[in-house]
Amino acid sequence: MSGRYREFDEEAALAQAAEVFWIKGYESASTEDLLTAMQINKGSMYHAFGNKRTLFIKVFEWFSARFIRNIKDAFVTNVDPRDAIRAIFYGVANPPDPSAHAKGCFYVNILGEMTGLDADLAEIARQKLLDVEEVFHRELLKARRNGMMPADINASLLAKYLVNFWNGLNISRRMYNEKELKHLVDMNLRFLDEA
Amino acid sequence: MSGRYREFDEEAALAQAAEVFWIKGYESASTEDLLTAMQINKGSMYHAFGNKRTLFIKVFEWFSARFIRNIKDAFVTNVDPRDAIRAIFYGVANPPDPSAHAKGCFYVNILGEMTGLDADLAEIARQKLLDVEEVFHRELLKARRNGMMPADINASLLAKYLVNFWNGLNISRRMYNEKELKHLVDMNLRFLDEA
DNA sequence: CTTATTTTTGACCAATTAGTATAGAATAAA
DNA sequence: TTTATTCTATACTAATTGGTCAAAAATAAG
Repeated sequence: MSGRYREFDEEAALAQAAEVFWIKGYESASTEDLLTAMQINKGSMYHAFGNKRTLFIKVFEWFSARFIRNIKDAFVTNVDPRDAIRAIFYGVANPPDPSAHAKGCFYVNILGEMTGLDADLAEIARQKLLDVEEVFHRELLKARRNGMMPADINASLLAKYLVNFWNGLNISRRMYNEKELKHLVDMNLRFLDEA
Repeated sequence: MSGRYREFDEEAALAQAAEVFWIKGYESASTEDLLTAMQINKGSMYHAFGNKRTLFIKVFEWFSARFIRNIKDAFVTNVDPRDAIRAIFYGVANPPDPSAHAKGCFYVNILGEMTGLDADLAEIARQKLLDVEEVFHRELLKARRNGMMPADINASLLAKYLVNFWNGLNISRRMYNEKELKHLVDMNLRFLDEA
């Protein structure tokens, strides 16, 4: 195929754009903001990604591939699925980089912002959270099968419970300090010790 | 005091503006949107409320006065504070008007939107959620004093637990149907039966 | 080397944004 | 009735928005 080589790294550009959308939200992230972060010019962006909306969707997909992989990895790193769940939520309460608290969860942010503005984008964000639910659900089913969790657990409901807690914690982390967040995690995951 | 009478009802205007800010968020609510909803002209709005930001703050305060009163009322209507808490959360899972699901919680929406955009507005929203926490806290302390709840409950942590559940449920209501939401409420309020 | 194709650059554009200014209408007090 | 004051209506503005376009640069294929 002939033609000029693309000078920028598409993945690096998506990563930078993701950061802007994550912090500012969809509407408040201006094309100027995005282009500055991506370090490319307007023409290149519109040529490579279409428009702001399609750029966002690509950014969201790129982000999601990594995010879901990280969630799944927790269940590989931790043999006991209860430890995996604890690791995931303690990671929210006490992240390596404390600035993560202000950012919250990209999915939660977009679902919250777009529900009243763009039903299609809201649905995309909703679907991503349902993907997280599905990972939890599968892992709970597997753990029950393995005998690592009691036979009488309601895996389907517990998965939704965990997603709901995820949603709450990613708002609450903008209100409470890390010690308080840890108490919330302890309390909400108490069922794991009882189970 | 001399001068022309104000033609519009300030409280009605605030109510209409609240609806717009609640559905669209702060940034995406344009002055045009607001003026149309408030049914007044630009000059009147800027004269009476200053600018978009100060209008928002007045709207938020107006909304909060009613909202906090409603929360408190639940503890008057329901003698048993556990019934009050159940009424509040079942009201989220199953509101009189189902369109409430898309709107979510005004406080949660604004805290989520503004954390990365305007620290002062985010702090105002955070403070309102802390006001809700305070109501829960006081009522739990009172219930414990009354012997209506066990002496060993951690009222302070439980209040935060309820706010965190509030935050989560007001995101999750954009993902799940009312039956699923009811299951989430049942599960998250199980401690009330045990307590 | 020429040609076709792709990417980059930056000027440009129409629409929308929040906010201002000014004139006029309504009112109470003097 | 005059005057000072407040409110309303709307034309206007400067800045920003997402998006387009045309020309130039870079490249592979013929």
